[in-house]
Amino acid sequence: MKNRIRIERAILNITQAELAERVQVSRQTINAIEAGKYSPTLALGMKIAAQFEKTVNEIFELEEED
Amino acid sequence: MKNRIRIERAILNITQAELAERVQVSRQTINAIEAGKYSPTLALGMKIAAQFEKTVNEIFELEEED
DNA sequence: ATAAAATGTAAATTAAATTTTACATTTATT
DNA sequence: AATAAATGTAAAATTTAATTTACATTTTAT
Repeated sequence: MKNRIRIERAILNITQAELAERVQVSRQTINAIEAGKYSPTLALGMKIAAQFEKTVNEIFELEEED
Repeated sequence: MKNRIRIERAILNITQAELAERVQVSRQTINAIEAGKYSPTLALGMKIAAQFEKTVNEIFELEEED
């Protein structure tokens, strides 16, 4: 699962910790998702996309292994 | 988490079992997600939306409790 | 160059998604 | 009306997401 979280965070100029707080998860969870370590739940993915005022499909992209 | 899976299945005229097979999960998983019992992983949500040739945000909608 | 902030990571635990098996109920077909 | 197909559901087991704590490394600010 590829994603544009790092880029969108840079645009908003917020840290992983700040994003984590906004979507109510731990900083490590944001770090892991941003690094593509696993697929978040759909609810979390939608909340993250909403923070960036983008759709899920604009932020996340499926890969073969998913 | 609300969703339009039932409607989109009707449009495609496919069963829960058929959808399950297409996205490689069990029929019970599709049944539970369609009934809104829990939030699927983002990867699964994206695969389901892709089957209907729609974006995730067109198929799923966040609710307060999510 | 130093200190502070941010990010990366890892192990152990908890919470939640998904599978499997199995059966009951509802809906469609003949 | 009878049969088959589809859907609903439930418990137990497994897998995966997410938390917590803790520390190491990298980046940014002074």
